[in-house]
Amino acid sequence: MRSTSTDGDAMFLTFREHVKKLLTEALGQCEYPSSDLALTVKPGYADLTSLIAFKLAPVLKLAPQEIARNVTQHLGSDELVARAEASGPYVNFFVSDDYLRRTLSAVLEEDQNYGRVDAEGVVILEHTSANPNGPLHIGHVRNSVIGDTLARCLRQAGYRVETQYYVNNMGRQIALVVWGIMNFELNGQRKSDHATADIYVKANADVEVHPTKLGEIRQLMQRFESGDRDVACLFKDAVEFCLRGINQTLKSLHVSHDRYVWESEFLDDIDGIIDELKSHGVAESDGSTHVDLSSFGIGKDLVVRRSDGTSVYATRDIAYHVWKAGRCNRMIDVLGADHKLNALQVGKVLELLSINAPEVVFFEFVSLPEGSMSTRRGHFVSADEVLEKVTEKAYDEVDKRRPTLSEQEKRAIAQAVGIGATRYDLLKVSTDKPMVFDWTEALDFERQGGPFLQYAHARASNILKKTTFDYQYEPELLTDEYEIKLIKLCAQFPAVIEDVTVNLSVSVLASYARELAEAFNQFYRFMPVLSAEPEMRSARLALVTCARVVLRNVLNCLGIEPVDSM
RNA sequence: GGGCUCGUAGCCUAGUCAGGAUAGGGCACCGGCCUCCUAAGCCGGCGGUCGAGGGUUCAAAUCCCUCCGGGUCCGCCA
Repeated sequence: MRSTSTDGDAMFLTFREHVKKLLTEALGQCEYPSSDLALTVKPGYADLTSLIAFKLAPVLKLAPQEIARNVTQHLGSDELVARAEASGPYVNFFVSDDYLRRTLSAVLEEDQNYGRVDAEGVVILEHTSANPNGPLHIGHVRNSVIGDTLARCLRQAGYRVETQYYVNNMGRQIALVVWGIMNFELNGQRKSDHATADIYVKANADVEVHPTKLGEIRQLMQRFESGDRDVACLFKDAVEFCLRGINQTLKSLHVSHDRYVWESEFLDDIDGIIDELKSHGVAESDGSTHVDLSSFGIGKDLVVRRSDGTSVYATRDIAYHVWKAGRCNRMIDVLGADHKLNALQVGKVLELLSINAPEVVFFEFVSLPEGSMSTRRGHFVSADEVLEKVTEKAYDEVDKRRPTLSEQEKRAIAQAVGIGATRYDLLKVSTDKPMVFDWTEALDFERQGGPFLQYAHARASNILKKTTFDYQYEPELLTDEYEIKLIKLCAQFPAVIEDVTVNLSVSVLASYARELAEAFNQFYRFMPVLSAEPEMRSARLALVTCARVVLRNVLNCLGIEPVDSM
């Protein structure tokens, strides 16, 4: 069954375009001025609503109700827009049967590509970028999961995405690790990132008691920047050692980076950038070199080179962004909210260099009930620890519900469910909300969390594996409210993906996933599939197939494994 | 002290950028549903001065101002 659509397969977006066209035509016939169409979605009333009567009322000096009535009388319909009706001041639009039919065929045809919108070009998305001085903690994971999910959505939309991990390999923190490795014994039994943290905590404590040792740290940093090969090797080894462990954790979270970019690679670019800033007349020298950003409302000058001639983090970060900007159409960073000022400064300097500032997604901190986390003091809940406990809990749940499954199957499901629950918990909350990590909450699989979504997918899979669907079906048989609701939600998916990629907000995807799973569970409860009459059975099998495709695509975008059984 | 940000039922949270029809969910609590495709599910109930006070508007959780409370930033650190 091939789609005959010429408008693309994002049915809801196409429907919206049709509404715009019809509404604009109606305005012309009424001889009303063109205006903001003010389209909005308000489920329960209509598939799309225009508030245009409110907008025109003051201009026309007419009651909104009257305007809505007049507009509606002149509104035509087409193959996707079945009808429009005025409800008081609101102009409500309703989708046609053809809309539903085409949604089904679009999903079936597009399959894993369903959700694609016309997004083109290359996106470089930087996320995680944690200092390699210890394991990722639950706060870093919030960054990773947001970044990874955005990357997945951008890819689904049609972008070519390169994810990057910016490795801070030349700071004081890494120098402390290197110094620590030289002075303390590394525990070879521990996972490498945890062993690194042990050393880092010890080094910090030691330096605090013996401040004179700070000179050794400073010396290490200077030798590294001045190009000392032996020291560079020590730094490189220490960073790679820790990164191995971090990478392992990311992998188990279904997070991957296409490229690790080392901070030290940009040392050579710094002179050129500072020269260019001078030629713009904004860099002044009085020992150090600094940029006046007061015209951007930033009171303090940004130092771009120390008076001793060494580079600073900010300048290396600027160089990194200059490099990235030349290689992509969209440059996106996922950063903790504590980086807001830094990011603003980097962005403004880039603008001075005639380069667009990156789009930055900020997220607020994850803290512990007893306060904020600190790698330095060893106060943190590591991602590994969370995953281990959550997976263990998930195993208990599987074991309880599906005692007959093989050990291997139980383990696999527990792994998928544990990670899904963790990722979803971090994604569902708006990024500008601080979170408090709580073990009880993390281990309590909420009713409409990750497992809820996976369960809906598993149920769909379960129906489909009991039969074969031959793609012959009569879509007009699907008229029940639960069926219609499910189809309409399937139709929304590309619009949701577009929303995510435009606004860079992952929580809307999380909400959508929850609604879709809920709609499927309702359908599952009230609409028998396998036991239905042959024609109805085929039609519902088509819908189950569609729902499963969309559920699977949503779960993939969320980085949650769509399991077939749980 | 200044900047940024958050404050929605006992607890957690969507919606706020682009103001509009009964403020969506979840946890907890109460009551139903497994001779029926996996009950990690479905249905119903209880619970809201959208931090407080002003303002703008035909219309404010949403915009503006003040205040209160939490977070965070304000290094020639990274």
